[in-house]
Amino acid sequence: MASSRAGPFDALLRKLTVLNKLNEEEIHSIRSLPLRPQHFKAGATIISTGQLVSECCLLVEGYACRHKLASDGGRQIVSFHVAGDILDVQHLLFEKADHNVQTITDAAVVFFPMRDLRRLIEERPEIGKALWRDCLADASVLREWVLNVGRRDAKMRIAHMLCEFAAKCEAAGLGSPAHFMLPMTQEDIGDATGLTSVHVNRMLRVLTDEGVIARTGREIRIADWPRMKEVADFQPDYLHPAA
Amino acid sequence: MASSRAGPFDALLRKLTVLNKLNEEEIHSIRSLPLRPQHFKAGATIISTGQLVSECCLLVEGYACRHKLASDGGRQIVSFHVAGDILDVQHLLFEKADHNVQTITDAAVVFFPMRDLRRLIEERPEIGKALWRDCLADASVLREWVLNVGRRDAKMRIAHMLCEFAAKCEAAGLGSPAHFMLPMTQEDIGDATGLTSVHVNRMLRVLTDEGVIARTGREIRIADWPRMKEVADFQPDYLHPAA
DNA sequence: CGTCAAATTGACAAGGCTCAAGTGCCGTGG
DNA sequence: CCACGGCACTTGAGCCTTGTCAATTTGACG
Repeated sequence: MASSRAGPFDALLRKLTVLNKLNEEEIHSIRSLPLRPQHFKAGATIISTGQLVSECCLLVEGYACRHKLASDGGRQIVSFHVAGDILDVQHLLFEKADHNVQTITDAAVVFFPMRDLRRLIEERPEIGKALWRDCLADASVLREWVLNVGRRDAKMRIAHMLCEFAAKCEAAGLGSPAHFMLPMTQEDIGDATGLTSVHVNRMLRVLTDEGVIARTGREIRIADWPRMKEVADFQPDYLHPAA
Repeated sequence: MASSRAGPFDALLRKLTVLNKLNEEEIHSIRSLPLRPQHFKAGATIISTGQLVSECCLLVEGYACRHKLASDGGRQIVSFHVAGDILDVQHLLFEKADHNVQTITDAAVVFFPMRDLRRLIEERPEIGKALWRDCLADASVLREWVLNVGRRDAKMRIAHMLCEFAAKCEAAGLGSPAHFMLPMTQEDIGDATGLTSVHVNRMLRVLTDEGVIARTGREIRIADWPRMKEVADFQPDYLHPAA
């Protein structure tokens, strides 16, 4: 990585440069974006459906998720996010938010004007390409998410969600796949998997009793990774590395 | 539209130009792409998971879907496609397919080298922008799909799927929202909504008995559109017009 | 007219939901 | 330092939506 001074863009740049070779100049131009840092409490809504968005939001610390609400108030989480994730690339090209973005823990984000990002992309197409790839990886994860919710039973769904989250945390340097922190409640897990929190609890118990995972509070240890992969039907190819 | 001669790119261009103003030159450069037409029988697989893809595939006539398979063989359809849809933009930036693309009816497609498309995008950023927007709209539809499968009951799911498909057909000029052709089997509908074909049948019967829809063979008439929207919890904002 | 895939219907089983009660943990205030 | 309150977690009992299995009908097509 270029300049060694720690900054809000470090995690993002680490991710973008995994698959896209960005040169010093490109990296520097990203680091030079004017930004506005902001803190959010756990459970705060950063972006809500219908909102007009003119700033781009990058998660610097903490955890967040995107979700949509059904008419009966049911919440469906469609993705989890960790430090380094851009929370709303889609607003580069769409004015209006079509879903909500909410923090899971206390979180630090930086906003920068979408206008500046658009200009940057025009001047440096490689950056656009890196971001586009990020969007495509996002869509790939969404497709797997549909499969998970639509075609797997409760135990598999939860196991799969845990595997994916473990992989995401590891890629972001937030833990090893064998041992990481789950920031979300069992209610959140239910909203992500299309189950109730009660049933999530029962399935976590089953996974624990079977010795596939071990839990202490919200710390998760995947005790038997090969069996976990099998229980979860987890084939990480869909997580195109840059995701 | 520029040249009035009917061609394989007409439907795509109609879609892309809804929100992106492409000039004559840009439109011409798309029309000039070297292409290889091909026909597929109903149920044929066009792209399968793991395959290395070097050509871009545009659906010219007929219907198709994308799907993923679970370890137990269960199939989850993640999107339906009509004439004018590009079936694999993601391979612009990813080599390997992470899902399957299959025809639903007999279909006509054209392939053109991904290399040419990449060059075109570099030369004419507006085209890249239009395609990027298309990807983002795709992701938005996927998020709604997750919500549909994860948080709505069987009747709503099916009603929602029908509304979305009606909107897609109308946008592609393939019918009015009140009256259109369903190309897929009830098994396909089940695979798209995370239900069994048996239960899809039951729910279609309920919707019919309630007078919300009317069916003759695979023709669907939405008899009571306001009620249908309500039953389906259908708010079409997520279908960003260019989709 | 025969064949085959899709649609339809019924009976029964089961996975997951609802409702309800109780437990544990942690931050706050006295 | 302890008591309290709130939220998340845990567990049980019974119900309901959806799945499974199986038989039958319909429709398209050769």
